Amino acid sequence: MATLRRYSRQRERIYQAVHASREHPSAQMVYDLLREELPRLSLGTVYRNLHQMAQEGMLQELEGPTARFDACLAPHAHIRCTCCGRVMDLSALEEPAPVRSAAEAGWQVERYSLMLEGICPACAGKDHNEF
Amino acid sequence: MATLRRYSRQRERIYQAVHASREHPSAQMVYDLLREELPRLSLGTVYRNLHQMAQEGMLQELEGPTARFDACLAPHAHIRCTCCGRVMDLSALEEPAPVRSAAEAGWQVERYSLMLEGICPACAGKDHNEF
DNA sequence: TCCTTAACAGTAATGATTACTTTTATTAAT
DNA sequence: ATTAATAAAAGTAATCATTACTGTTAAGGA
Repeated sequence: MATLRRYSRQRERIYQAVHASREHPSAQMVYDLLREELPRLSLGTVYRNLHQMAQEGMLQELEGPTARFDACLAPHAHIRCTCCGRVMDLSALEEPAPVRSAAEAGWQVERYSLMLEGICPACAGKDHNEF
Repeated sequence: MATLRRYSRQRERIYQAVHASREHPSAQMVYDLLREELPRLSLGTVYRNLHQMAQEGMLQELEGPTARFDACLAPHAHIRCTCCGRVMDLSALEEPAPVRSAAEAGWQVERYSLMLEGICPACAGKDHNEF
């Protein structure tokens, strides 16, 4: 009987790509990063593995128009630039109050995300997009 | 010269539908709610108006796989049931710390959302989905 | 009334994501 | 080593939410 193969080559590299990147990459970004090294990699494989790993708690998945992934599991917030799309980390040491109040109201809180939106210093610098 | 018609009949009813609902409706839900009353309403019109109103600050748009809208502008958090999809409010009186720290780092914070996920009391009761 | 134009309906197109079908490749037992 | 069993992959098709596009409608001012 075949045993679970937890770590296929592709899965391993997909995880490493997210872990190595500070960009909070999307599935497409991971795919693009790995195409050269793994020419036979398929986008579906990237999606499948990212979601599996998110479900297993190895990665966290960030909300937004397109999903982004983060290998850093320590609780922290994120901010996305509405101008260039960049996603950055913000430290968040203490748990927001609503997490506790949801639990007290009988919810089984599985995860939470604090996502900010705004204009990053770089984009604010070049005062407004010139396209 | 024609003046801005800020409040067309459709736009008016779309706003009211969101305002009247406690469901944090999606565009599709608003469309379904209004079809009977406005048989010629188009889904594109619903999307367009919801986004316009969100941009004008009349509504807030919630993150997630499909966008949900909320006419309550007071700062508060949301929790979505991973089982039934229901979205509920959570009060959040104080601003989370990362909002200030992003501003201090030079971001122009436009908005933020605290979104929780978990299993709602009702779903937890009927221990696990029977489909 | 006639002109201008915002907003509309209807539909086509896009983009992210998921599902499906076939192939590959790893493991375990023979 | 060969084979059988199966998890994971590739490749592709389908779905779903959303956006864009192309006329059409209709309200307000001249």
